[in-house]
Amino acid sequence: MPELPEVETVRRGLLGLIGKEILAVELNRTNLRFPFPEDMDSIAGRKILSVDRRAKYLLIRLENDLTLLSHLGMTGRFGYDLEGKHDHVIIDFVDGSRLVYTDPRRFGIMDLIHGGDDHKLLNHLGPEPLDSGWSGSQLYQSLRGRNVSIKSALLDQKIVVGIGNIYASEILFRAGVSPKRLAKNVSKKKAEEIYNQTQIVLLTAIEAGGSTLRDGQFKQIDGNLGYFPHEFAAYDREGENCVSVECANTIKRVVQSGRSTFFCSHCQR
DNA sequence: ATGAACACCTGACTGC
DNA sequence: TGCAGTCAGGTGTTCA
Ligand SMILES: [Zn+2]
Repeated sequence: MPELPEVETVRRGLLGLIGKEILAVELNRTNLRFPFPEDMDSIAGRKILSVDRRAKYLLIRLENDLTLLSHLGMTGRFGYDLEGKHDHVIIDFVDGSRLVYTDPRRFGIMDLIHGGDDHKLLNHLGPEPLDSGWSGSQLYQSLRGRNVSIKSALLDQKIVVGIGNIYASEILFRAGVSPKRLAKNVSKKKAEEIYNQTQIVLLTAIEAGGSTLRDGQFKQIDGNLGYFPHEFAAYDREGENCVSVECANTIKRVVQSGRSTFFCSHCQR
């Protein structure tokens, strides 16, 4: 679930841990999606200096050039309280507080980076959608010649990072572009509109604290929910009325590359 | 090189 | 109640 707005929301929550010194780390199993690093214990004795985000990855900066890299997968979350059998990592702080990583499906990742940001998983990522370096014309260039649907292209983290299955549907609805349109057939003008709506959707979702779906899996660090689902125009609205006042259609669901896409065939061309 | 399918794993929900 | 089938925020790997 965690797409850019959710990960960014978690990042902002983790900023409250800056200055805390790690006492110990408890691993309740040997791996998540990949094995934990052998030297995970080496985070003990270090203070948290800052918390950054790259794509859907969290980068927890520790003293002496060590970075704790974390990806939440589909169901990963950080919290202060023990939740139960899916608590896989517990970080205890010297001040007596703790941080718990819970992840039922275990698609998450935790690893250490020594020195800079040189990590296999970070090295081939595309541009950040909210950075000034990205633009509608750059998106247009990335889409040229691509024989995939625009929906699949927005999910491709080499084209742009951070957009996942929820926000891809929301962005395309607001941009008025059919998710089935081939990327190579998106006009310059429409690419600009997709860029504009990407900014609006992601920033609005961050302000809302992300999206907590009906299963309630995603929570902010402090346990609060993410309220962006109130703004959903397309995602998970199959059969419901299109939000456009001039439109009598209902939202349809199709499967693209194995993933659900929600859209209005009248409003999106 | 590109794009689709598969794999990883648990839990919630639906229909019989 | 139980059981089989479907679906879920992601992404590295495999296959055509
Ligand atoms: Zn419509």
